Amino acid sequence: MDSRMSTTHDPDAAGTLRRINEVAVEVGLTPRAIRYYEEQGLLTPTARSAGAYRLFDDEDMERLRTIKAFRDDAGFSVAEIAGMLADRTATQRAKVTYTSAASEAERRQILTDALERLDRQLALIESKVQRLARMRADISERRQRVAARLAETAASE
Amino acid sequence: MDSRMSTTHDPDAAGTLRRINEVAVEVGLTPRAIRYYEEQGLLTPTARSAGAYRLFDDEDMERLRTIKAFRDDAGFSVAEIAGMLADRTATQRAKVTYTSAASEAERRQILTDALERLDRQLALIESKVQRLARMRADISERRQRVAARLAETAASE
DNA sequence: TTGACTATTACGGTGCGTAATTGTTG
DNA sequence: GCAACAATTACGCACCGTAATAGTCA
Repeated sequence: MDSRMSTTHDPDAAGTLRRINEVAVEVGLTPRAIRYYEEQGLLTPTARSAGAYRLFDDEDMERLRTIKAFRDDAGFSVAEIAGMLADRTATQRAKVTYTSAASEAERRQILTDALERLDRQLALIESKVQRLARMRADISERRQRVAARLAETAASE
Repeated sequence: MDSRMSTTHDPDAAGTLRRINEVAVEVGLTPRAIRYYEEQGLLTPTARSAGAYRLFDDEDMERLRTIKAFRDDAGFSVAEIAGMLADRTATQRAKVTYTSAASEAERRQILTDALERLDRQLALIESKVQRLARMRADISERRQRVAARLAETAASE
């Protein structure tokens, strides 16, 4: 059915393999952070060169961008991000094993769990957006008051 | 010179003076965090009891709520928050010294600087809201796809 | 071969959590 | 005088930054 399912993970057909510094610059993380995330099990670089250089493919980059978003934007801890990514990995597995011997009930369970977690993630992000919007309003109000006082002071000169 | 002119800072007339645990519960921080913020110069509790218990007034509580918002919602570091609060303190001082001998030019400078910093804060928060909204959209899209796959799987049973 | 890049190891700093100990308050 | 709370001190953990040292790649 879906023929181009896991082409990006084929060691031969993998598009471009990048080294850690190039990846870091492009994604907006430091090499140190990337190594740390690997150490914590958040990702496993696609390959290593003969001299043990880490090599990343496009899928790895996407994963790193996701990690960065969860960290910088949502402010989640590495442990929490690990949970999110494990989730993603699980649904991915459900997709990959679509034609395998995995039971249908099992796949449904995986997808149902994923749905629940995505809903919880959405709820968390939603409340964060709300609080940030509130902060923005508060600061904006403060700005208005300061501006007013400045206008007053400037006028009375 | 630096007299405590604000009414809420008058040791006698200060509304209710609370102890650290009550403050922590009400604001949503831990006593440990509050002590740490004091150690870092983010606030100075209004008073101490005879036995050296920290005592907080309403102004302190507001300051702590601001700290929490900057920390949890905006994700700023303690050093950055210190800058924001110093800013706030400066404009406050400009207000307090409104009738003092401080030169008009000086007050205008303080207010102008505050305005600039508030604008920078707003820009930071704005971009954060944008990125979070983008994340929400991405996850929502993922959710849609998973739901679709689930419906398919359930139907083909 | 050389210069730029990388791996590994390890120590440092922030932002607290978590006792442990001792003193304070009602 | 007792239970509940607080102060101080100190060690520990997460999340990396920053060398330092040694090996790799074009």
